[in-house]
Amino acid sequence: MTSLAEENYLKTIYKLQEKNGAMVSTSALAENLQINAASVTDFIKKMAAKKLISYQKSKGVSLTEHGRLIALNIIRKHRLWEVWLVNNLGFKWDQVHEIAEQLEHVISDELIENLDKHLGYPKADPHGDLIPDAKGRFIKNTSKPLLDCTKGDKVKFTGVAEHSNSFLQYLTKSNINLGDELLVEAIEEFDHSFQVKINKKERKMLSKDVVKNLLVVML
Amino acid sequence: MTSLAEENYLKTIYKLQEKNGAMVSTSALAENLQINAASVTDFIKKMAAKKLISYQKSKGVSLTEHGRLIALNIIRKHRLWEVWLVNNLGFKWDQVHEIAEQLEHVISDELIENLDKHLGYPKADPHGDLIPDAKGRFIKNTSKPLLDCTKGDKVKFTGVAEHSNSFLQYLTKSNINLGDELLVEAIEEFDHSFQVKINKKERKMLSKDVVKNLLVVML
DNA sequence: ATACATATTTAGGCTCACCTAATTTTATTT
DNA sequence: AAATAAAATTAGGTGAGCCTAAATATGTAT
Repeated sequence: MTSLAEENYLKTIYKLQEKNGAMVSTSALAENLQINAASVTDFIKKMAAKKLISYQKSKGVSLTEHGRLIALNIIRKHRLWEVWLVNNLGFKWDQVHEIAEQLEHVISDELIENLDKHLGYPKADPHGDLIPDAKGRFIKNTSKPLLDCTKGDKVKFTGVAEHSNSFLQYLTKSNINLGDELLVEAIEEFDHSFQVKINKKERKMLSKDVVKNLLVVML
Repeated sequence: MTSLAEENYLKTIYKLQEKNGAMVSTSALAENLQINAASVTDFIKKMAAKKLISYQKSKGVSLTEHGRLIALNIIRKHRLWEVWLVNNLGFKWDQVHEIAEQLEHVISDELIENLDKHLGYPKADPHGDLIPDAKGRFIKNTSKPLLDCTKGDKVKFTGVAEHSNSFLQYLTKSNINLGDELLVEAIEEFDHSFQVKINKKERKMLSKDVVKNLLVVML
């Protein structure tokens, strides 16, 4: 019913809408999909005709409810596969994205339900991103950037706001892992760097660029 | 490098070559791929130009060594995924083919190696079909159709020569499963039906059509 | 060997998802 | 408000992988 290309457009529109608000521009889509803007204009017209998105000429696109549900289903599949790759196949969190990008397009509701069950109905993927249920619903998310914390706060590291391999690998080699307890011991006013104690043991300095991309929940 | 269409052609040519000998006709390919014969002629010319197959005009095609290795790699992936679907996800042997047809095209050598390891390096898929290793090599296969056995033979049921859902479901509802021990108690000369004892317990009559499609090894 | 049937190929055409180049629209600067 | 820059669209075109209809080659029966 929905082609590979359509699925990728829907997923990308969803992500850009999450990040930047309601309307997604042709150029943002072109940039993110690595496709020429003229091709994007062409394609979104067809998707609008299929009621997957609504399109206002020269203004941009947004998902219809129908399109949003398809996008969420792809995201659900992507994240479930990532859990499997890390928990069952021994991959690291910086190695799973590309493989999940392929697996997410496999079509079988039964497969996904069985996979979900097999994994124990996980609530989040290996990067802490929440996994929507089969109807596209998320559990409530109470996390916020570590940057928004203040001195003395004790928190749990639950996710990342930046998914680049370089950031993930920085965390891994700094021995900072999902689930770790972080205690904010000091904040340097000048550069917003944080001194944190990790799991009541190691003490580390984290730059502003790092703390703004660490998502945490209060303990 | 190799497209989805090319992978499907290679896989189909491999299977037809296994079944019917060296040369595969345009019409056999068209029939099996559910594609018009004219389209097949077109496509095999391009594949021949890429040295995936050798093509003799109006005579048919056969795999080159290069094409054979790609075909075997796809078959390897297909069968490993089938093992996973049955052993880990709870699918039945008649439910996995279509899903594996999609999963077999996912590209990641590391994924397949990790999957193979995760499954414990299985030698056969849920239908008893042997799984080639990463270099396209099979272990030696000593199985033969039950039809070729004689009265008094004691054998193990190790695979099927016919993969249709109706046959698989017939076996399931007759409670005949891979690994079962079969003892040939009698063979009816008139219709070649077999009377067998299954796992030293149940006694069953099996028609010629059934016994020719049950693959067994001598015990 | 000829006629007929079947298999295969050739020729021309289509859709999907992309492209470049040119044009038009929108936003920004002066 | 006019000039300029940036973004979006239109127009025309491409390759992959399919199609139908017509032509040709191969195999079979008489």
